[in-house]
Amino acid sequence: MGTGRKLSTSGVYRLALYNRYVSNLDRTRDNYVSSQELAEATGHTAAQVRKDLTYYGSLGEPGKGYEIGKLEKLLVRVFGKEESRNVVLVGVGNLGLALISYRGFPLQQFKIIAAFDRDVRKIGKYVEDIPIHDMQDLSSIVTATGTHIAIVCVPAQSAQRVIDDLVSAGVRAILNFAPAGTLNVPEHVAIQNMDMSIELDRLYYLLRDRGGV
Amino acid sequence: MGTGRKLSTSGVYRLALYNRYVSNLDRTRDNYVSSQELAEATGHTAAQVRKDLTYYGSLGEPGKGYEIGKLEKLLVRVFGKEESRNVVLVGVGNLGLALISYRGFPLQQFKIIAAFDRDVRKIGKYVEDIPIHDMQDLSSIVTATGTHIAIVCVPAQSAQRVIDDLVSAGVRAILNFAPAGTLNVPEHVAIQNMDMSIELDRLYYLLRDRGGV
DNA sequence: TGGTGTGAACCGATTCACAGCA
DNA sequence: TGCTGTGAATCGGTTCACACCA
Repeated sequence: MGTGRKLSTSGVYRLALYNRYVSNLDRTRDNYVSSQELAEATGHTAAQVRKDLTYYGSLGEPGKGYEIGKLEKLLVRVFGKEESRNVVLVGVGNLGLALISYRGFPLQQFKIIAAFDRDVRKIGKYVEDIPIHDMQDLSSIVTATGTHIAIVCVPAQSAQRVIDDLVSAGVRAILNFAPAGTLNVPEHVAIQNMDMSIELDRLYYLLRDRGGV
Repeated sequence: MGTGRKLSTSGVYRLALYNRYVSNLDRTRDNYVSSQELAEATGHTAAQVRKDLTYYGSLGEPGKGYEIGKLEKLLVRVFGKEESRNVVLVGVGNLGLALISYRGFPLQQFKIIAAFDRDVRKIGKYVEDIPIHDMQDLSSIVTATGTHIAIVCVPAQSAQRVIDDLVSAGVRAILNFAPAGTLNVPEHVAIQNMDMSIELDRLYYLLRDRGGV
């Protein structure tokens, strides 16, 4: 899959953005999108969009643009929307609860199939049809369901332990919400931190940098 | 402040990471940290750490490293921990509620001082001592409290409107949780998206890229 | 004419390698 | 000896500019 070249991190990010834009497109309109339109919609340049899209071979038509149907097909191939993508969530606190009922997921075709917690008062309960299991059962459930993606929203001090458990259970991609500095994962596991404190720090820095508080 | 040069986005990010590491450091230990130690703790290289730290003048001591006290002081200067940094939050749904009670904030010295929603059943209530106001009062409260940072967790379709309101109320930094493609803000306003769907897409991409689902 | 695909030029960030100081 | 500070080299991503095609 792909042309052999490697797509950069930011390239994947932009592709995901194009993906969202294209799938929200009004299908009663013209059948083509131009790199120009995609660029404006996602805040990049037209040249950038074209470069990104040619990583997967050239499907644009000179003078017309990209046929929406084809483009959608390409992006589905890249991001695999066709099958359902199972996710487990660890840590059913306030944040975990909020994520389980987050509107964004169903639309984007990810599916939280199970949640885990250590708190015996939560274990056995259901949240929006999602069962809360004992951490003990993590490995067996992950294996049985063939899940490879996990969302972690436990306190910082438990994060590394939970992540180790996930990794040994076979999870290979982790979306981490614990504000825990750097977490160790083996080479073959991908981790992405969603760290609000750090992002606020960055924003605050920009605020000052751009003139006064 | 600073040496005149401009620090890159990723530079600010790393600095925020050093900041967290240093402030969690056990103070009963040695009084110095080396670039090596900071590098290992945050997942970068020693040379990178040194480059970053010299953006703000050289305070390292050859043969010893960086004196922790001085380093802390520098980072406080950069990220302004000393004063309290007010934040308003818009959209008191599940996610908004979770963020209000999120453990990370108090530790990091950010303070949510007010929340806003359109739902009349929520307006007037309190969550963890934070009052929920009518959106109508956004501008006056933001102005009165001198707030410059906002967290947005409303549905995607309301996001642009809310952001416009925030901007005209005087907010200049926005942490956005709405999965809303590209949002328009004027030049002088900083925005940072926290988009779980997009991040999951990226992770899923990596998963496939690194060999099979 | 309008819009793609792409090599070449550019630019900025990271890494290297080493001089210099405690 | 150990570790910083930093110019120089390198690397990779973005932008430019234009040939080419519908």
